[in-house]
Amino acid sequence: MTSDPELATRLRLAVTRMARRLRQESGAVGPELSPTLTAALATIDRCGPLTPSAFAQTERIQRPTATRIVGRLEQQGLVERSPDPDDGRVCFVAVTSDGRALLKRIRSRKSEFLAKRLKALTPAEQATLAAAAELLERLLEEPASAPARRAGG
Amino acid sequence: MTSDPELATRLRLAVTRMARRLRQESGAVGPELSPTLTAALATIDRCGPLTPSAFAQTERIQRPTATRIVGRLEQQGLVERSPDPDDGRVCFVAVTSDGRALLKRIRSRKSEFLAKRLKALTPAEQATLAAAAELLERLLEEPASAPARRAGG
DNA sequence: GTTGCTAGTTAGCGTTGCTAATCAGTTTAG
DNA sequence: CTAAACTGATTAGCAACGCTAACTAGCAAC
Repeated sequence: MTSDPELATRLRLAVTRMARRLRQESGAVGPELSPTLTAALATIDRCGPLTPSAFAQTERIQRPTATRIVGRLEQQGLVERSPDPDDGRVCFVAVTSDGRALLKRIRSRKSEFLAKRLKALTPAEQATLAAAAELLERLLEEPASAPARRAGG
Repeated sequence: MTSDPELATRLRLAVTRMARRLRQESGAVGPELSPTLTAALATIDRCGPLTPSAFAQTERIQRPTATRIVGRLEQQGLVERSPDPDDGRVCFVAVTSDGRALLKRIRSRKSEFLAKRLKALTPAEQATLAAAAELLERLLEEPASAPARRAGG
C-alpha cells in the first residue's frame, strides 16, 4: 500500500506534467482557449451569472487575476458583464451564446489531444480516470474546517 | 459510459485546477520548489546525469526552458553541471546530495497539502488515484507512431 | 579550410499567478 | 449629515514558466 506522501508525490508529478502538456496542446489545436480560460468559462457557465469576486473565490484565485481572466473572455465575446442595479461597484459575469457554443464544441471535440489519447485506453482504464477526476475535484473542495485561505484576498 | 470527449473535458478541468492548486500550495509550505522544479529534479534524479537537451526532451519542453530550469536548480545547489570531455558544447546535469536529500524530504512530507488531503480518502480511492497517476503518465508517453513534436526544438 | 549541423544560451514575448495600491461605492458611527 | 471604515473591482508591477528567434561555440563532413 502506497503511503500518503508517496501517492502525493506521484500524483503531483503526474498532474504537473499533464497540465503542462495540456497547456502545450491547447495552442496546437488553434488559438482557442487555454486550459485556464476554458476552466474559467466552464465555471461561469455553471455558476453564473456571478460577480468577479465570487468567480475568484470559486476558482480560488485572487481578484486581480479574476479581473484579467474575465476581461480576456469578454474580449473574445465569450462572457459579458452587466451592472448590479443595487450596488454600483458590482457587475455580474455571464456566458454569452458564443461562449456556450464554444463550450459545447470543446466538450464534443474528438480530435483533441486528450480525447484521442483516451480512446486508446480500455473501458476499465477510462473508468479509473473518470473516478480520479471526481476525486481530484473533491480534493480541491475546501473542508469546512479549513480557512478560506486563497480566494477573495 | 462516458464518451472520450466528455471524459477528456472532465479530466482536463480536474487536472488544470489541481495543477493550479499545487502551484498555489507550493508557496505556502515554504520557499522550496514549485511543481515544475520538483518534477524537473525528479527527472534528473531518475534519468541523470543527462544533457540539457536530453532533459528538455524528457520533460517535453524547449531547450531554452530547460536551460532556465536547470540554471534555477543549480542556483539552489540541487543539481550540478559537469563538462563532457568529448564535446566542448555539452554538459551533464546531475542531482547533488542536497538535491537528493530534498527529494527524499519532499517524498516523505506528511504535512503537505496533497498528502493531507489524500489521508481523508478511503484506501480504494487512494488506489484509484494511484492507478490514475500511472495512466496519466502513460497518456503522456508519445506513441511510437507520433512525431516527437515538442521537444529538443 | 569551408560548410553544414548541433548543443546550449540569450533575448523578448505572452500567459498566469501573486501582492500592493488605488478608486469608487456602500455602510456604519457619531 | 458627515466622516470614517469597509468592500468590490481594477491597475501596476513582479516572478515563474512556457514559447520562438537568434546567436555563439563546437563538431562533423567534404
